[in-house]
Amino acid sequence: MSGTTVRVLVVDDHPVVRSGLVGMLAVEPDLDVVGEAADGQAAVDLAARLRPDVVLMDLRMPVLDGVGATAALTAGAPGGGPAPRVVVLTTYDTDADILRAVEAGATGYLLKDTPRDELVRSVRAAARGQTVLTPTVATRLVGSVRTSAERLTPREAQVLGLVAEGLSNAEVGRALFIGEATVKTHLLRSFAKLGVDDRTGAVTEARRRGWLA
Amino acid sequence: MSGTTVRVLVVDDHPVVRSGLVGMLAVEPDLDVVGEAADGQAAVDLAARLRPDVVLMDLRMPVLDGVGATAALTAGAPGGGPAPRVVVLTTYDTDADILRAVEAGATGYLLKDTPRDELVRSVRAAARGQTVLTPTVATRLVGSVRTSAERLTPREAQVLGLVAEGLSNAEVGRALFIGEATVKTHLLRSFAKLGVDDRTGAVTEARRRGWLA
DNA sequence: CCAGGGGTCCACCGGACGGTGGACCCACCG
DNA sequence: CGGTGGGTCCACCGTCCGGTGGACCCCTGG
Repeated sequence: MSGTTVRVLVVDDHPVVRSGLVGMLAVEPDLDVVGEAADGQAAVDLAARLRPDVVLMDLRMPVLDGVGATAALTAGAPGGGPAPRVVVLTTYDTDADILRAVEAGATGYLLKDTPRDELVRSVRAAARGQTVLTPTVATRLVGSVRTSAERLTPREAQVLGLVAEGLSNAEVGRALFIGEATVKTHLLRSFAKLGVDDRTGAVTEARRRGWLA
Repeated sequence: MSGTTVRVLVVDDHPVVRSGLVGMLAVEPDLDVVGEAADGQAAVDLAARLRPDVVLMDLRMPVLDGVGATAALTAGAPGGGPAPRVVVLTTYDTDADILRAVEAGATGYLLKDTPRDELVRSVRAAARGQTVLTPTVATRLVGSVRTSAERLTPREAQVLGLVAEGLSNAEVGRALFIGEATVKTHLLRSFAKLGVDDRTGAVTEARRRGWLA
């Protein structure tokens, strides 16, 4: 990082949120907002030019979402040089968002209801390479690690996804070129992993955990 | 309203969003942000004291949500006087949110991805009593009016809600003190109204339309 | 090598669900 | 007053789903 000031890039598709973040950070003398982007692709392009120390990134964005952009940024800058620290800043705290962001290489995960001073402190901490997590997120993260063996297999997720669309077992079978009995087996295994005992409960629970589109 | 300046109250539980809105509006000479609130109850209390012309209101908030606060505000100030115009400003654009907000008396409905200048114009228009709707919202609104005959009855919504929780027909029947056969009838009528033919599809479709919690 | 585990696949029952038909009550209206 | 319509309720079938048991394949490690 350049001297003692932290170079920050703000990425969010909502103008209101960008304005709020810039306003909150700009008054801090040691924080310097060097740019803004409205989608993930623009963020990656801008980061390559501006070389920020910290990227504040929303997850739900058009063109390229926050997870993809985070992965691209933490993979390393194309011209060499240090990769920026990515702090995810989102409204939601579902398991899937957290896991996907952390897997993509995010240094921090904050919710948008974070108060101003905590946000500022988090940006400074992230610049030093420290991991920053809101308590809610930390709890969910350890919870998901604890039950990590309970993830759905690709096939199970695929079947459950079609069931969520309202397809019957026979229809799912025809769609995937497998027998109806097989569809039922995948669903049963999904039920066990989700802790429910019927298809409707499975869909709502999977949706709650963010395992479904 | 007092002279030519518009008095605005900003209501959102996210500090970032409040900061962004204040920053966007404060630079306009004819707009005066007279206060901020972090939940619906605080908004109602503050509005009674500050007498704003326009209230920019989020929907998802603790204590008292945006719909309740909107209803309280548009019902009229306790000391008499004109009720403020409420402009709902939210992330989501589901039918239920729109309908509930409009029914509660909202003058406008904007999404948080609204660009800055459109937001400013909307606040001025709302102060004059004009209705402001984003195109997406307007489309959904006429769509929901068009299919207004297709709304679920209270009992049907109640049954479908329990089914969404994963309850079986028999369990729903016991919970509501009705026979299992009756539960099925309510579900079948729901299926017809939603254009689906099984419980899982009904739950996802109802959720998509915002007819479910 | 083969033993073990995870993932995917399938056949067979009992109970639950989707569908039809009809009853009752109440509000509205000619 | 009787008729009409909507909302809620229920009984009876045929079908589909939830549950058990077991097969196969691939990969990994002893």
